[in-house]
Amino acid sequence: MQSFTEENYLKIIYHLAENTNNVQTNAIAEQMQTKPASVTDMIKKLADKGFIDYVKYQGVTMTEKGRNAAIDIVRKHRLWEVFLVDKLNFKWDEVHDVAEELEHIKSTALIERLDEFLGFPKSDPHGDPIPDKNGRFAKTQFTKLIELKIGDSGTITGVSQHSSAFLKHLEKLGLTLGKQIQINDVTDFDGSVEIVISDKQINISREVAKHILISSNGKN
Amino acid sequence: MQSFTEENYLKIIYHLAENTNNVQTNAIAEQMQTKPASVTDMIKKLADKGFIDYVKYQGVTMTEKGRNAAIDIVRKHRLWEVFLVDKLNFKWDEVHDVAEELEHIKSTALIERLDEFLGFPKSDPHGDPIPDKNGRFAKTQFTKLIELKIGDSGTITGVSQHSSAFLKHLEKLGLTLGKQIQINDVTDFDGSVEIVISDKQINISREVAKHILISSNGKN
DNA sequence: TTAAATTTTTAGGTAAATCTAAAAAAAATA
DNA sequence: TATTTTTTTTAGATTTACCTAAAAATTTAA
Repeated sequence: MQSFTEENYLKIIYHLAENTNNVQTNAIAEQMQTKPASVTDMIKKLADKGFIDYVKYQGVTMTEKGRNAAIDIVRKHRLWEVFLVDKLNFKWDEVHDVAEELEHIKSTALIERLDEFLGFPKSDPHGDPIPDKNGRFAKTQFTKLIELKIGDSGTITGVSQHSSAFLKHLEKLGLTLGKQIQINDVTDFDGSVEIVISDKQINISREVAKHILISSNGKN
Repeated sequence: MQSFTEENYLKIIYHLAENTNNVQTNAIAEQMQTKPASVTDMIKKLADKGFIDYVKYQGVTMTEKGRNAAIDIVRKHRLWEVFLVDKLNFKWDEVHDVAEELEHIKSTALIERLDEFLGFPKSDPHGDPIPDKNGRFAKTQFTKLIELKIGDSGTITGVSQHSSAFLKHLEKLGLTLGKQIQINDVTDFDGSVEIVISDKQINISREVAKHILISSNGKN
């Protein structure tokens, strides 16, 4: 890998490919905050270099080489997030932008020693798994809170939105990783969910519930 | 500040300005490993932005703004070096290149928290002073080992060469920061210096002696 | 103090990553 | 299936940081 830009494209394509087979030009453009025309240029280049397969008008898919490169960037990003939270006392809503920069530092030794320094963490401050140095990581089985039924309970183990606004909101509601929750009721009117957390009953909007990931430990 | 390149130019001009009044185009080109014509382009840009004063054919000098920007980069570089050595067990000869990348990460919060995490160190692994967050640092009074006279003694407190080859060589000779040395003899033939260190007598070349910095604690 | 050498700048060009506007292909819809 | 809409690509520019070659200014030396 070389440029920051190429790395950012790869990472974004990798994440988009988690949900769809063929990643579309427009989707990439939106994530990269750039124009589709620019994306076409770049995906041609990444295809030339063997990171993705590209068929005109059909979108792109990752090659093995591309996937490995992307996982390596994701690994760096998440390790740096752990560093920022565990060692420098950043809040979980403050780490994303800095990690976006740190993930591009090119030094295998640095990342391996950082991993060791942090005690080989398995997940980052948002619950996302950290690939090991061979790119392997557990495919975690999450359920979206919104998909749970009344009476279901579980543990908050991740979030699918990393914006500062969202994370600060969760923090205020006490919805942090590791907390136990139970579904009390689902409101027909607005789809909001009533949950029990730390012996209190609170109501969370459908929008919030969509982005909280639960590892279920008991179904109704 | 914006681009890595601009930051690198500023840092190099800052260091060159420590030894001369007017920093010359060719000197910058050599340090930046680029061509004088490219330097002319860049110094015009940096002058436009107010970081340096530039008079055609007369070289450049730093403005207050430029100096502050450069010191900020130097601070980051040296703090990261301390991190790498103190926390990640890098050797002092392994840190330079990685710190060259890390110094460009833009986050004031990051650097302040890193500084605190490291215990507000005053100098980096090569003995260079670390500016505080206001850009202030002690102007250390070093003497080059080569300038000492027979019988003089002192403590190794810095090096003026950061190449891995040089630092590894020092390490092998036991010439590390904090060590006490005394000048036993200076060889007329090749200018090499015989010193006593850790009760052993060793001979170091003139070239090596030039780049070792001593804080004298006893003159002859 | 003129000539030679060195340093620096200008002029014109390249590659990377972007853009806008317009054309082409694919998908959705009537 | 023909038409409209959406998606994607092409064509042609722009900006940043470079480059080479040649011209201009400065410095050194005869």
